[in-house]
Amino acid sequence: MIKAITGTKDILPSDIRKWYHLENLVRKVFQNYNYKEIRTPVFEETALFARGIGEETDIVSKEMYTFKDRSDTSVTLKPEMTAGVVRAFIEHSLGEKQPLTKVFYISPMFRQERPQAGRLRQFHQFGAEALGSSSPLLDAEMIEMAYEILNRLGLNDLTVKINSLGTPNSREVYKNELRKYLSDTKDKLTAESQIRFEKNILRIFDSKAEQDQQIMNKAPLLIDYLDNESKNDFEIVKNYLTNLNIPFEVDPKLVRGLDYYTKTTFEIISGKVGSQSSLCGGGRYDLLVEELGGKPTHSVGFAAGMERILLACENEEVLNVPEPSLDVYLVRIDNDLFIKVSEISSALRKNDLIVDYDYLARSVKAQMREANKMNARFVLFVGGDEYKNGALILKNLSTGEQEKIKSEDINFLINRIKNYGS
RNA sequence: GUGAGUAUAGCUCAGUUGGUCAGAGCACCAGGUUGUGGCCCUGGGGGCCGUGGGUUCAAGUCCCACUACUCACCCCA
Repeated sequence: MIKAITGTKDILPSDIRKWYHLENLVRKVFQNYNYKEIRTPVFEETALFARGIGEETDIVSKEMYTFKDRSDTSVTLKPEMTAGVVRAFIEHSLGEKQPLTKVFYISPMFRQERPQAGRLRQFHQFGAEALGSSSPLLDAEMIEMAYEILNRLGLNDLTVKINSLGTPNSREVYKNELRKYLSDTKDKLTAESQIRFEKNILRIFDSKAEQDQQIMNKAPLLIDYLDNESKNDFEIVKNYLTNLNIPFEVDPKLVRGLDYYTKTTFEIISGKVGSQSSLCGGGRYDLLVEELGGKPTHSVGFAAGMERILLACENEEVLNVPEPSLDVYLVRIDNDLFIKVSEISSALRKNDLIVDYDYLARSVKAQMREANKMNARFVLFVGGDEYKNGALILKNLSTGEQEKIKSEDINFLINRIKNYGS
């Protein structure tokens, strides 16, 4: 038997309502903030991600689905959305058409990691990007939108963590301080952290290893080395959040794993999804557009993991999306009336009713069971003596009441079904 | 890439120290008088017990390998 690729999941009809619910909410909230949807290809030239995300990052160095296409071009399934959005932004000169570009997306992403709870190889993210402004109001707006969506889903066990990585200049100053601090104790770090010491020293803060944490607990913090501009912006973000009653924690050790972040970074954690607890993350990336060949463009954005969010909803038992019920189930009493049944169904369906019937020539009893199982509001009997006398029987399944309706009077039938109880 | 756990019907699981062990519940299908559901009753279909080796007179039941899944590390959404 051929099975789905490791780390991929089928979203079955029984689960699809949850996805609709989440996607609809996402579109609605983003539209409230006047973000327009953007859709970029699922694959791009490999170089885009290598340059955009950073060669040394784990994503680029060991997690991408990269392959040569038939014309020998190296392409990669997108592991995140920002690089693609920035590419499209530059390619279509969106920045020339208006000073600020606000876009959102909902899309599958691909990373070849070992699957576990809340982590898949094909997974889905929604997110937003605002390109063209350094205003910290937009940083805060990102957090607000993410929080709003999670909140409207009914999630409670949430923690918003924010930090500032400062401008590149202030970060360099700080990195030197950190190197000084670690110069003596470096040997006591785990092997992995010693590699990070060379490649991306800030990431040592991410380590969960006891020995690393002990050392890093006393390390100087980036937040104490911020330049005035970063410090001011960070204050504005905090004030904005406080003013809107969005609870947050400043986490000076919050370091994002993608190279392009500057200044504000944030993450929203759920306490209900196991070890992959980060539902969404993002931050400012003021240098990325220029890095990818565009004009210098201050930008900020975030991405959220949809599987993780749905997992959190399940574990908090907050997402109850009812299956839509059938308006009418047609029960065929005489088996030679298939054509008639399909004709009536067609007329009802054209009038925006949800209609189904039995295709398997089953007994009336079986058809009734089916109607009941599908939670149909009405059953319409087609056949028998009544039909010979020009009538159909409409039965209300919750009350059991039945009434005769003239076969010709389809409009009356439609009105009865649509207006019942109103 | 590393570690641990699991692998029996569509689903959730029982299967005792290896010897009627191929089962239950749910789901599915059909009946319960000739044209009407939800409850109930009766019956039925469906599994080479993840795959491949091995030990044994005998293996879902023990051993090994492989594969898949799950969780964790790692990483991140």
